[in-house]
Formats: sequence, C-alpha cells, structure tokens
Amino acid sequence: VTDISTLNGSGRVTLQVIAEQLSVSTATVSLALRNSPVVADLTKQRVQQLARDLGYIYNRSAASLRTARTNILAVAVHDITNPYFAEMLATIEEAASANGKTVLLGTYTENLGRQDRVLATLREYRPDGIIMCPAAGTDRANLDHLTMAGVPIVQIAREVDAPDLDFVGSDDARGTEVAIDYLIGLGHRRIAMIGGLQSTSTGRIRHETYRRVMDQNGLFNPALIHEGAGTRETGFKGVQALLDQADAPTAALCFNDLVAFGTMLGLRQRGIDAGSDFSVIGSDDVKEAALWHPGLTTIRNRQEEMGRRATELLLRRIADPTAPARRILLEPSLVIRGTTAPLAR
Amino acid sequence: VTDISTLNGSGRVTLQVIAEQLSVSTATVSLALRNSPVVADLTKQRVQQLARDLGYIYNRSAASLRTARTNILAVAVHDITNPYFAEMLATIEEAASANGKTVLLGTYTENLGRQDRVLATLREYRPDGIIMCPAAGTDRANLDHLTMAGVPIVQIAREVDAPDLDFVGSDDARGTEVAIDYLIGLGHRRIAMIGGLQSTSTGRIRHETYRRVMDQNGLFNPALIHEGAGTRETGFKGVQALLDQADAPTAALCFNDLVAFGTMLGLRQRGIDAGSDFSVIGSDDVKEAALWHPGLTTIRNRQEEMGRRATELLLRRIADPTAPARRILLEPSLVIRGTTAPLAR
DNA sequence: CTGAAAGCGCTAACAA
DNA sequence: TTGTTAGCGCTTTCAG
Repeated sequence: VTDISTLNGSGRVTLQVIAEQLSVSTATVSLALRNSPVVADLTKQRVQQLARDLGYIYNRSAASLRTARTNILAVAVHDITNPYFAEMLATIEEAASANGKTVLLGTYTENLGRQDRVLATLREYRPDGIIMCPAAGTDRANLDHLTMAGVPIVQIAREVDAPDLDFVGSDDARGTEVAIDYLIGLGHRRIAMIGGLQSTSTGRIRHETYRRVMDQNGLFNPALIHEGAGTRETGFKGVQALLDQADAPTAALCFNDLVAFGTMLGLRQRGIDAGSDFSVIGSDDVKEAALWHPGLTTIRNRQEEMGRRATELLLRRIADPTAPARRILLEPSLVIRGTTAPLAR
Repeated sequence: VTDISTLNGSGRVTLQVIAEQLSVSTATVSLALRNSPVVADLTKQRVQQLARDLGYIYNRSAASLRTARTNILAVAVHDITNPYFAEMLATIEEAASANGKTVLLGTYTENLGRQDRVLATLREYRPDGIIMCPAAGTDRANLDHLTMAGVPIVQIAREVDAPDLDFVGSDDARGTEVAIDYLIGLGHRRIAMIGGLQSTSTGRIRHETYRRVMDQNGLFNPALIHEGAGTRETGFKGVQALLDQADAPTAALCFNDLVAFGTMLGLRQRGIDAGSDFSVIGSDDVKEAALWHPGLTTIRNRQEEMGRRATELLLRRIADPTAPARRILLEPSLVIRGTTAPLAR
C-alpha cells in the first residue's frame, strides 16, 4: 500500500519518506538500500520495493557530506580535441565507471591561469582524486594547493618535477631514440625536429634526446629544429620554413601525429610527397594515423593503456595515500608505415 | 594573527573555523566569502584574508545539499573518441565553465543498458541539467525517469521522439539533399549510401532523405545501401562490398567523416583513387577532413556551435523549467574539396 | 535486527 | 550590519 502523500513537506522522496511510510527508521532504510547483511531480508525487500515505486533517487551530495567521499574522479587536461587525449579520456572514463567512479572534466588549453582556476573549481567538488596533464609551464608550486589539501593526484602524459607525485606516461626518450635511429638507418642525415615545447616534459625530453642522438652521430644542427605547440599549424608552417633554408632536411620527426599531419600537408603544398621524397615520423599513433595515405609512420605511445593505468594508479593511491609515489613509463614502439623511406640518392 | 589551531576537531578548515577565529558567525563568513554587499567591507576583507591564509576550500557538496543546486552539467554521449563528439564536448565544457558550471561525463558506446546505468548514476549527482546524445535504439521511455524527476535535458545531435524535450542538431535532411544533388549534378547515377543506423534519428533522416532524393531522380536502388554504425570499419568494408556488386556505384555519401575515411581506405585497397575514379562525401567536417589527401568533401554540421548552443539552451531551460521546448536545427553546408569530381565517361 | 541521535558544512529566514 | 537557528539528506555510532 504505497501512500504517495509524503510526510516530508518538499515532495522530494528521501530516506525519511520511505522510513515513515514503512514505519522504520531512516537508518534501517539507508542500510537496506545498500543491501547491508545486517538488515532482515523481508525489510530489505519492502524498502527496496517502495524506493523503486516512489522513484527514490540517492542523493550523493548528502552522502558525500557525511562520508567525505564523492566517488568523483576529476580529470584535467589541456585539450580533448586532440585525438590522443580523447582516446586517453575515453579509457579513463571507462575504467572509472567500472570502479563506480564518475569523471568530472576540466580543460584549459595550455593556459596556466585557466588551469589554476579549473583546478581550484574541481577541488571544490572534493573529488576523491585527480588525473591531470599539466599545461605547458606548470611547475610544482601550481600543484601545491592540491597536494597540501591532501588530494591524491596522478599526472598523465606530462609531468612536472615532483618526485612525490604519481605519474604514468610514455618513455619519450626511448621512443625518440628509436625513431631517429630508424631515420639515420634509412640514410637520412639532415633530420628535422618539428613541434614540441620546452615548457612541457614531453617536449623537453624529446628535444633533448633528439639533440643527443643527432650529436652522437655528428649530425646535430640547430637550424633543423622548429619548436612549437603540438598542433597541425606547427607542422604546416614548420616544415615549410625548414624547406626554405639552405640545407633543407630530408626527413622530420614530429612532436605528435597532429604535427605530422600538418607537416604532410605542408609538404604537399610544396609538391613534395611524404614517403618517397621526404620521410615523416609522427608520435602517438592516433587512430587516423593508420588510415592516412600514405599511412603515417609513428611512435605508438599507448594512450589508451595510459588512461587505464592512470586510473588504476589513482584508485590505488586513494586507497593508500601513504604508498610511495610510482612512476610508470610505458614502452613505446615504432610503427612503420608509408611515410618513411630510404633516402633517395 | 592567524591561530592555526582549529577549534573544529577534524583539522579541516570550514566556515566554522574561520568564524570562531574571527569571533563572527558562520553566516557572516558565508556571506563575506560570496562577497555579499550586505556585509561590511572590513569584515569581508578580514574573512577573505583568513580564508586564504588557512587554505579554506569551499565545499560544494555541503552547499548543494542546502541549495539544491550543484552547478554540475552532466554530459552523456556514446563515444568521445569520434572527433565529432570530442569537438562538441570541448565547446560544451568551455561554455559550461564560462558560466560557472562544471561538466560531469558519462559514456556508453551505443549500449542501451550502459546508457541506462550511466544516466542513473549521473542523476544521483543531481546535475542542474543534462546534455545527452541518445544511444541507438533509445526511446522516450528511457528518459522518463529523468524528466519525471524534473531534470532539465537537452538532446544534442540525435533526438528521440519527444516534442517536450529541447534539441540542438543539424538539419540532416537538408545536408543530405544538398550532397546528393551535388553528386547527381556531377553526373553520378549510381550513388551509394554508406553507414548510418535506422535506430538513430540521424541515420533514419539521412537514409530517408537519400531514398527520397534518389527516388525523385529515378535513381533509387536498395542494393546501393550499406547500413552500419558510424565507424571507419563500416566504410572500409561497406565500400568494398558495394564494389563487388554487378552495378557498382561511382560515388558514395557516407554517414560521417569516419565512415568516409574508412571508405577512402577501402577504395585504395582496390586501387581506386577517391576523387578521380570515385566520388566520396563525408559528413561533419571534422578537423582532419581538410588535411586528408585528397581533402574530403563533406557536409559541415557545426559541432562546435552545436555544443555551445546546447549549453546555452540548457542554461536557459534551467532558469525557466516551464519554457516551451525548443528545437534548434543548425544549417549545414557542403564543403567541396578533392574527393568529388564529375563522373568520368 | 532496528531505532535514536548526532552531525557532515553550508545557506536562508528571521531577529536583533 | 551581524547573529541565531534550523535544516538540506545522508551515515554512523551506540543502545536496545
């Protein structure tokens, strides 16, 4: 006999309402709804049935206030328009959801001020933890307010210098090394590096490694470097600027696949075919990379696994806030497709 | 003089703590922190200063419990890995953030069961509103629990039959019409339709329009239709299956750009060049479409504007729950690039 | 197995 | 201009 008239004034269905209609306490209702073994089966059934009939909706704000747990995982990245991050975000959401967590999203386009504001806002929702990819130029101090508040953080893809923070990323030095070695093996000598910012860990490491490997082979030449954000535009303009130089490159390692796509467009603009005339290597192996014509040779950075691992790491960190920080570097691999070829003599 | 010893036992900084240290009431602190004009300037300054010094963090769960407002906007889409939705989500997040709202994300990969679960979970966070793109096969009844609970909803991109719900999408009939007319104008007669599910509004409308326009020109032939999800695979396999037929098509309209990309790969597999030998039109005008070689002719559906408009509409709906439902159809346009050409005779 | 009572941190009346 | 009081809806002792 479900009496719809709520004894609670507001008309909203709360534990109270259910409790009163069933003449039990709210404590019992609360336990029954969470399927506590301590509640009698019959009571549980009656409570759950009535909750369903009344259209009861659990109020997580109320629960969170009481338990200091929100089951929210905040995810803060600069740009979800880059398929690399979209693919990463997709697996984060999936893994979060599989563990009863929900993703609260914040973005800030490499803008430090916006990042600060976004993090401050996210923090107010009291997420159980945060997965973040620090914007270019972020330093440890930008994260202090989070760590001091005791919010578990794991950095993804990029990292700031903070040995006490968890991190999941790709072994960028290794990936860069393999890619350059491959180009050298193909006979290339004037190999450009296009895209990447010194103000991000990925940019810095990739550029440092590029320099080191080129140096070791007696090939380093600063004129072959074109720094810039990881965008299509950087590739498009960068490769053309490089081609305008005296000793133009015959190959380029791009900061990421977007830069590589832009680079290929820039090459076409000059009537040059990626692959036969000029070798291009990207980074990330975004879904589209395999479909391009010619297919993009690129460094696979395993962004989907990265998202999954970051989520798992965060969950572990939440469970044990005192565990030592972990730094997980995924092993990249070079996926060889059609944009690389032996140097034409 | 900031006495760090909190009178509050827990060690957490709350309004209480600030109030006690300053010997004012929590009400005053609450008002001061929100910059209420009713509180004295000096008091405001002292409160705000101490809050900063103490590292006070506003607790939105507590505020929400009291105000029945969360400032959360839930966004539920099937797949953020499709750049179309990623680009849309990016502007939603941007618009939300600009209006003091934060995005709570849920995804479900065209899976109705998962969609139900995701929506049920999102609802428990009491979002101020929801922007959703219904998964294939969704019907009105799947959304009843939301509308009955009074949660403002706006549907984006796809819609279910529900005249009382807000919707922002593209004028798919118009886009399809223009595209087919263009192909016919180029001399094509055997024009295929690849991808699209009858169980989504976009798939249904595009297929219906395709049929109507082809019929009007005496060109309709069911053998030229290859239905399927909006994925690269659908395009890749679909076009090859169509080419294996007796009267193979000379052009194809694809459900979206991903399908078109797959289609172009399938064509290459058969040694056919998109553009010169076979015309391809995509839909969405995803960022990558312009960079392909040849550039993809496609229907621009303005996903970024769609996201922005949906957010604005939701905000308006939240402000006025009784306003009549609106259906906003953005005007698509055909972007002509290199994958379409006059029929070779 | 169930109930009473307290309290999470905030805001909104209302009173002073 | 500030304080008092009550209460949002839930969970958690602790008693019974």
